[in-house]
Amino acid sequence: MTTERYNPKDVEPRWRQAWDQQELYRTRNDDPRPKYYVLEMFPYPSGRVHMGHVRNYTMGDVVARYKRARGFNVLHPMGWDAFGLPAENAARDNKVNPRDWTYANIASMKGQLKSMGLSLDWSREIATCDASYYRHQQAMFLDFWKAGLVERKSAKVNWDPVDMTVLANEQVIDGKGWRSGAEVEQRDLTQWFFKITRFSQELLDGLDGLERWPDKVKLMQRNWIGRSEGLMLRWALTAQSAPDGFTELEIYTTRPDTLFGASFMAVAPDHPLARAAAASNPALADFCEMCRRMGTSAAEIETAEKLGFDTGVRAVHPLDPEWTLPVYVANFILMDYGTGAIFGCPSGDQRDLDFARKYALPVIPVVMPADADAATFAIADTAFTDDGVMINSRFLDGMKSDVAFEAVTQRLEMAMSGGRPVAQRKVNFRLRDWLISRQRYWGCPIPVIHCDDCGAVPVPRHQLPVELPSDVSFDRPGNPLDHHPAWKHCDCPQCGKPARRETDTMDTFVDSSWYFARFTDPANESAPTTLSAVDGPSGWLPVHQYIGGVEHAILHLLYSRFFARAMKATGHLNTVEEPFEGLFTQGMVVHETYRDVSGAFVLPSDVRIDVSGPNRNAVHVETGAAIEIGPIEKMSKSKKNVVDPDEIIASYGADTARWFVLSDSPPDRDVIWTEDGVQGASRFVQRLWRLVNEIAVLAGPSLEKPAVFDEAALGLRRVTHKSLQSVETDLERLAFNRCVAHVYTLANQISKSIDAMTTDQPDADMRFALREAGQILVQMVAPMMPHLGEECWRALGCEGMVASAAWPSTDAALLVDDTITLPVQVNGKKRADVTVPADANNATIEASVRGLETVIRALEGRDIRKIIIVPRRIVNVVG
RNA sequence: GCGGGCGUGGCGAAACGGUAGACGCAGCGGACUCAAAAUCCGCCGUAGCAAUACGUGUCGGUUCGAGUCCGACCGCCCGCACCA
Repeated sequence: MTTERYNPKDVEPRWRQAWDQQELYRTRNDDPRPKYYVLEMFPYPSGRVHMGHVRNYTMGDVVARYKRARGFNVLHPMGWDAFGLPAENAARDNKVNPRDWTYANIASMKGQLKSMGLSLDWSREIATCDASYYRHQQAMFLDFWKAGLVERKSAKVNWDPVDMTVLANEQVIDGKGWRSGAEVEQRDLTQWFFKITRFSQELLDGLDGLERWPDKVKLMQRNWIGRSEGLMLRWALTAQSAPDGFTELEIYTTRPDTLFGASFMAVAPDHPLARAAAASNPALADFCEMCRRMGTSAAEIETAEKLGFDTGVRAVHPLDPEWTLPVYVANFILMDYGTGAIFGCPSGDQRDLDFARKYALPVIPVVMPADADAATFAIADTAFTDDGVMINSRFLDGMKSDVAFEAVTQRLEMAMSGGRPVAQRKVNFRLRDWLISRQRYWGCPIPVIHCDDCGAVPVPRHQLPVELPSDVSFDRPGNPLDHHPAWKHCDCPQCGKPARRETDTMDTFVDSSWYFARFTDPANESAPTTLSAVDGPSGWLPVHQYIGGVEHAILHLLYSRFFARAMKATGHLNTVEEPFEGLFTQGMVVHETYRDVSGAFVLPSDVRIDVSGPNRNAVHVETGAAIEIGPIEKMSKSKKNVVDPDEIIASYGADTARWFVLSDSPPDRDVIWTEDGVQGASRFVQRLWRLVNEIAVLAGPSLEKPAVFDEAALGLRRVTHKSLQSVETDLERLAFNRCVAHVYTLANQISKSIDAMTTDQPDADMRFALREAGQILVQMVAPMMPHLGEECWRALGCEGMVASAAWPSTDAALLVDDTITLPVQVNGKKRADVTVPADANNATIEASVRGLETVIRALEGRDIRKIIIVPRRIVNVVG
């Protein structure tokens, strides 16, 4: 029998058209079946789909197709995270309009995604740069503002004085703007913030309920939120040393137990006390200015020396009025954590110790390990930061750290000064409010008008959206909105006087913080969400399975959790606070790197690998020049180790690409793209096609289930149903690599069963078993390789399309064998096998084990002390 | 520095505390072919003719039994990073 080669170029477009014609993936909100919402993180429309997208969207598509087969009403939408800087860069560099550039990219990427055969509901497509989307974002901004969740306040930011824009930390290299090369300044600017810190505790507590999130991501968010319990503590300043208007200094500490080890106070360069002291002290003012200029890059902060300057101000120890300590300005104190001021305990904090050694301040050990000797315990170069036993601490001596914490805290809470307690317990968070202002053009305009009389005024609802002007030029540095007079100047909505629009746009992370909610009813023109569709009994949220890269572990995933709470508070969600019930973070696609003799990177498509035995040698396809094979790294344009999905789909078909990215590597780990691997995947596509056609001929049309099956047919049926069950389990766990293995196992078994047949016209029981195996094999494959699935489904003569077929059910009777073979261990080492009926009791098993020749030999004459039988697993003879 | 994860054949990997290496890739041998490709069959942790012994980074522990649990160490990866 000959079967034509499977040709994905013909087959794949045909089935995509058939799915489209039947609107198979169009989701209705009023469908009565149980809902399942699967979502992959939407892409930035950079212009080209890359292999990371292929892997991400294939995984989501497998889940969507599987859940559809299991009878769910599945929502699987796609959209575009379409605002952002690359569009502005392209506009400036290529003289194109950011909008035109973005929509052209969307069009080409949409075509690429469609060629992958994803079961997406394109009727719900949204682009965040579309006014039909961001008008609702502007409305929600105003709602958040009204609800007290928005604040305009001064913040310290990286300012590039040449490009005249704020820079993100990672865009500051060696203290200079990455593009202009200008020295970056720390500037206080008035900016818009979302008050995410309002929900610090809730965002922390909510993590406990996220059972289907990776622990790693939850941990990263916990650390980011950074809760700490401590004490706000007021220190009096001596009257003769304090600047005018200052009588005390309030600090935050998590270690009040170490208070008797204090040897100095330190405040941030921008602390009000530092500014006041600097006013009459030019040298101090210079020092503070120098601190402000300090680099903001991670490397600089890490290596920066601890520097301080004695203000001359003296503070009084709260537990000893006779004890005064110097107040320094220090470069390592952060103004925006705690109160921007600390007490330094050198023996218990490494930074304080470094500082004390530099400025010859006392180092008093106050905590020592429980087994140390108080008489000899001393601090050298390393502070003792653990809990332990108190020493040199008066009434605390001998207490453990936590007991001392309570003792000091209670005493200080009782102590009064100026009619108020000296100390108060305080929970502090590391989390900062979310700065959303960007001095960029290609973003969602902040819907605010500034009036000299009325201040910041919301744009009236009926004037929304505040649309971006399209006639902008990027000839001048800075924000084009800022020098677009017709757009910028307007009248105050309150008093009618001439006023100015806010020219900052929103951080693009705002756009992606609620798109998953918009997908539930993207056509609603009057409101961001439709309450009957967005969540609650008849709604979609939370997203049941969210899939994306781990790089968003904090940013996007934390912002979205904030947004859900803020949307609930402003009536845009009914009940949901956690937007993503299940989260899966997939690994990257990595590839070997290639360099020519000059060290320049070379594309994989320009390299040919010659294999001789264990050696692999690479040469340039055209020139034949030697190529050096480098380390395997994340696919990136700069290293040129990229493989274009379009080329793979053109030469092998989408199914091969999909099958490959699901195979071998666990989905949360990196997958190595290799030409061999792709060819292996492609070979399996062809093999499956041949196998299915063979089955179709041998099995014939479907027939009634025979009453009895011979051993061969029964064996095939057992493997079929066991494979099906394994695939179900592993699909639920998103263990796609294991699903692939189960598919191979079943395909191998079918081939073996066919090889073992003695006739081309098998009996009814084998025909039934073959057809059953073939159909189940195709249904197992179809979520992963949907085009091939359809073609095979038709080759088997099945009704309709496999994409709309119900998932087959397993026959429980076939999942257990009649007889089982148990390994027999003697003292933990495997010595034999024993085959017994599946329902054999322990006595029967013991009896057969005792008689085994190999067991007796392995015992070497010892008596059997006991026999451990783990049901259906193993027998261990202890002798 | 703090926090977390991971170390299994030539490679990607499997393995409710229960037969280590399923499944795939590469490789080797064979069949078919004038030949090649494709396909099919077989082998494929190490040593050994074999029986067998040894093998999951290292060292210890718990257990009838450890890749899996506990402790220490070595190595790699990731996240945060002057957070008081």
